[in-house]
Amino acid sequence: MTEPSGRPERRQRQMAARLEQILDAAAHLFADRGFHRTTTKDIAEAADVAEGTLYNYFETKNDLLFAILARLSESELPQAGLVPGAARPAQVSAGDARQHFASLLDLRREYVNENSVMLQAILSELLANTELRQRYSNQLLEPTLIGLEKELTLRIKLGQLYDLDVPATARVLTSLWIGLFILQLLEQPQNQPDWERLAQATIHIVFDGIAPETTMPETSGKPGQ
Amino acid sequence: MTEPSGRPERRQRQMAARLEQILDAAAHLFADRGFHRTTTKDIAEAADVAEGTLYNYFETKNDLLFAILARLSESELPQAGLVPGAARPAQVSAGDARQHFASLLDLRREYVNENSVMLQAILSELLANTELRQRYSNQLLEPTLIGLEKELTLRIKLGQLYDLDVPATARVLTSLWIGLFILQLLEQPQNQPDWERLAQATIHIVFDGIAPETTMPETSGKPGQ
Amino acid sequence: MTEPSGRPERRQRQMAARLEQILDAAAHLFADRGFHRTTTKDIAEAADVAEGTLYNYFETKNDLLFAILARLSESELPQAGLVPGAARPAQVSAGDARQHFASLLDLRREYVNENSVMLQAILSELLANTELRQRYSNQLLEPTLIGLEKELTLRIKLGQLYDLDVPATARVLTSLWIGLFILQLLEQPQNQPDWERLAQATIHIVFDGIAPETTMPETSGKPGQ
Amino acid sequence: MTEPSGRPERRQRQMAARLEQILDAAAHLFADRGFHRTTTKDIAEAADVAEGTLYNYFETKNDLLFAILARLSESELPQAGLVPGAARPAQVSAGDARQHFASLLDLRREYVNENSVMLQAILSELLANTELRQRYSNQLLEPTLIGLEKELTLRIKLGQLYDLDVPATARVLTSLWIGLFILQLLEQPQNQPDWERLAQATIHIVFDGIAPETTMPETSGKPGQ
DNA sequence: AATGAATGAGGGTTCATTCAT
DNA sequence: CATGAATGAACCCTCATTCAT
Repeated sequence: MTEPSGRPERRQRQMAARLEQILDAAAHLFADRGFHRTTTKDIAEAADVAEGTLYNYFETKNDLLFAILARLSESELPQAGLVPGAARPAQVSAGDARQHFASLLDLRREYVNENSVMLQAILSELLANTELRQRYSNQLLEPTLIGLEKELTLRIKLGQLYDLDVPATARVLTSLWIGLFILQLLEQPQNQPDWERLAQATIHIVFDGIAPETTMPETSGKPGQ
Repeated sequence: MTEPSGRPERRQRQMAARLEQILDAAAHLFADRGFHRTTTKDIAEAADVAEGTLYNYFETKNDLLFAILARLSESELPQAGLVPGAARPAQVSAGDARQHFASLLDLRREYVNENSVMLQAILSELLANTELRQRYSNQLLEPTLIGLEKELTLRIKLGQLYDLDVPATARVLTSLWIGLFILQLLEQPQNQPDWERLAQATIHIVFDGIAPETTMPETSGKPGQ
Repeated sequence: MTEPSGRPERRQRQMAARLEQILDAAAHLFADRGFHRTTTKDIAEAADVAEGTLYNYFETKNDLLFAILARLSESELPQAGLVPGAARPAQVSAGDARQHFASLLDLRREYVNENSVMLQAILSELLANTELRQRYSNQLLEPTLIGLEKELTLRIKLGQLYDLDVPATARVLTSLWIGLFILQLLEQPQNQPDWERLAQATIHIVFDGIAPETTMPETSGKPGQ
Repeated sequence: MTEPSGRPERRQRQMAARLEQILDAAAHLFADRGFHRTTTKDIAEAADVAEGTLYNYFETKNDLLFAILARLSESELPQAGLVPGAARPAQVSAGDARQHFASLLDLRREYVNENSVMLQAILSELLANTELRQRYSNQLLEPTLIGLEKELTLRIKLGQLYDLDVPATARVLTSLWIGLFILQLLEQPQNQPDWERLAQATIHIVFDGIAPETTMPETSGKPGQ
């Protein structure tokens, strides 16, 4: 009864903000202790609302998880395209392939950094929850895979890449993304090489492989560690 | 003359079998619906024992999870060595590197296949459970990483590999394993290329990279699939 | 401007009432069948609330017991002082000692009557539960003992009592209280003399002893403390 | 099948010993942590037998408690008579009353000391368990009360005691015993006066009362029952 | 008679959800 | 729409008792 019920905009903005608040709080808690160990009470407290309020925004605790996942799907990467370069094929050049891949790696890295909380929250549950997996995992994977496949196809056509098995390669590369992300979560931070070195090693592998081009004489410089 | 020191053989065997029974049942259920959605009642029913019986074998439900992880750690791969070839350096030759890597991939694949239920059961919880992660994740990762690092170092010395950043590379390769495993869990089976193609693509990437060797004129032959 | 700082009065009153409800129900059940034979379900039913509601008021079933004990400690007797007469020493006279003791006995009797349910509930657990005993038994005993000691000291100074061993006597008298209470709990009601007779006999013993004074002159040394 | 089944005596002795073992273990544990907090497993371990063995000796855990109580009833005091002096009335003399009471107090003290573990174990349960109370409490109280009543009656006849209300007085005195016992259990040991002082104070109260005989010559009518 | 693993009913407690305010 | 106490199903675990060995 503060307002004479007019000004619905403010309300709407308030509610939108509140929703963000809740999603953020939930994502952080989920990432920190997992979905099941997080109680609605925890979430309410972290979001500074009453427990009942959660249920004005989400039907169930599960829906909260779905909303987090949905938000991830809407997030930068998929839209912007996993492969921004693809939009500007003109610029593509031989030298670019490597550089492009590098910047792509950083792009992903950025995305992951920004969303790591959400990703971690979701990933665990995706692995554990068959139903969730069936319903949603492709929403996360498909854009990446399809984008990557397109990109690969294009560059193959341009002669920048071997004529490789596109679907398989896309998956191998995606596995690399995923694996790098998970490894960073799993390994004790003090044991991890910093990201720069990982990125270098990744690029080196993906482009040069790990073995001297034996097959051929290979003079190529070796990237010392 | 303290005691005959051993309880009846039969009993012991029965109990060992029962323990397997329980671990298997639990692992399957954990993999299927996740740790938290699996109740002790579920496990007992699946293992065909009374609920109380579980607690003759494990102190808590959590310990059951730990036991699964422990069993994974004792499982083939780490012991046999991640890198069987390392034991026979004599045989190592240039051509071997690639072949060796391939068989190593298959070895891992086998390991993963045999333990996929357990791995899946654990992995989700590792991501969600900080405590579990701190206590145990290294038990799974370290052997792999260390073995791989040794292997890489050796082969570098033999001139089979570039002089690459060993720790970083070991992690990138491990990320690949992990990523491939997870991707297979996440993607709908019908969308997945079969394993053979994935393995090929992986080897191709790791050894040849995806770009023609060149860094230079696009001329190089493409290793078509 | 932090908060209006108070939740609706009504709510608060309701909750306070509910808390009483629960405490009373629990005390009765504890007294009737003992702490351990009373289930939280029993308590909830007797208090006409859901089982979960108990846990909005008490962290554990044990805390319920502690709360009962705490309430006993806050109850009339200790505060009002075990020895109301002590406040009015002026009135104290020789004849008063006996009369005072009698009214004191009745006072205690009243207290015990009003709290017998709680006392019984607690006492059994005090005997059985070392931890509870260490934490709380003195809260019940000390006030009684100290009050009694003060009273005795005072009256000795006034020449109303022998120069007796104050701490020991205080304990003997307190033992009498306790013993009378317990005996009434233990003995079949139909076998018990009514309270009036017990009180009379008590007073008689405490003041006159059971033997005619006879035997000897008072020469018998008084056991100073 | 060691023995040809002859020599049942040894067996019997063994079993009797085992039974003692179990009763002792149980009583100690009950006294230490209470009946309900003691598990059959605890008892078995303490008695150094298997859990199942308990059930060859007692039908239920409750029966174990009953057996402890039964053993208490058979114990010295009741048999020897609460009032050994009563058997030798010849010796009774005026001076003896006091002395006799003193030795009686010590007798009880001894009894309590020897059985305190059992008594504590039982008492708590007697207070908590209505059924147990109804079935057995009189087994403990009655002998004491009846013996005491007889004693009092006798000594009254002998003119050693006032013509007091025998049943009431018997109960008051018994309350004293009980109270002293319980107080010693409840109060922190370091706060307790030693037993000698308590005994002195008790005798003093019971015989001389706490007030100087002031009030008067013995003319005061004796409060007959 | 002794053993100790198996049993499963029942316990205390948690927590997603509801609903009166 | 916000609140937070109330709810009760469901959980993990305990433990007295049974029974095959």
